Amino acid sequence: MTHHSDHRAYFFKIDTTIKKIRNALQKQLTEAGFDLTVDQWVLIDHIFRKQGISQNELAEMTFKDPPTVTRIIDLLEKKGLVERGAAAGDRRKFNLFLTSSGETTYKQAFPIVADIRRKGWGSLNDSDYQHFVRIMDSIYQNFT
Amino acid sequence: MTHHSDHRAYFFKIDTTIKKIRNALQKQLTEAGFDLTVDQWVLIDHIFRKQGISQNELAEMTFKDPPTVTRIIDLLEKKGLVERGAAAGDRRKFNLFLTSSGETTYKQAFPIVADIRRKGWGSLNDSDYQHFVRIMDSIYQNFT
DNA sequence: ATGCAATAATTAGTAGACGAATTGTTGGGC
DNA sequence: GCCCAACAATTCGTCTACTAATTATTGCAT
Repeated sequence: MTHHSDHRAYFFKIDTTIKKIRNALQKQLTEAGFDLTVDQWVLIDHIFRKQGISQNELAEMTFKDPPTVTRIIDLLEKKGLVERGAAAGDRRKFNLFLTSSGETTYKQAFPIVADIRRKGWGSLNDSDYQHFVRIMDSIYQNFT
Repeated sequence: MTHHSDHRAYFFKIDTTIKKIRNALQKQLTEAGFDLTVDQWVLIDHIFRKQGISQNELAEMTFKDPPTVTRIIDLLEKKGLVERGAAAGDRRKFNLFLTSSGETTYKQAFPIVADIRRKGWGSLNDSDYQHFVRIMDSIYQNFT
């Protein structure tokens, strides 16, 4: 197997793997009774870790577009999990916070997410992780 | 770095990498004047390789849902790139074919896609590819 | 042969991705 | 002080993902 004949498949493999992880995570969240999508979880996680983050910061950190972040935050606000607070000194911005209901949800959902992560990584080890990071970063950089 | 402290990030890394590849490919296709999305390309590629494939087969092979395939094929049919032919002996099915315009498009777009693939893989080698496949397959299997 | 479960495709509804354009707002240069 | 480029967020339009439900058809079992 030369990589010329076969690495055609790397896009496909990454694509199917991420889908599988997303599906597994979504399924667990839904079965555990959470009304949360994977992407909604990702934003909640970031807001918990950086209280008061702005939407643009959030977009950068999660590699989502600003309009996408707007829509997800809209949904989370409707569900009462996130609040948009006025940003001191800049009326264009919002500072995002979890409501107490949002924090509760975060703390309850976290173990489920952690389990899925552990399950996915399985018995792969540190050396595997280093290969993984090196290869992914390399592909990423090749497009930057 | 123990993997316990850090492999939390693998979902994120896969997610951002696949986004980057998709964006690069989409950009190249668009700049080259093709009215094609990445997913539309993927279906065309499969139909070219297996003329007469059914929509369900296509869904399985690409890991897309049947409704998604229906919609993408609708679009490709409207653009005159794909034809739905009646399947002999089963009126529920369609056999999918590229039109001559579809074949032309395929052959013109292929080099662009191949370039992007090469660019993404860069100077990674066969050994890297083997690690990559092993790790991705392992994660995939851990959810199966 | 009839009935019924499985199958192929579609429709409908919600969510997310992305690009382009828009609305306010801010701050630097003059 | 005023203009204008940059910025934060939003709106709009198109496309894809996934679930659930529906339609039409098929084939197996009795």
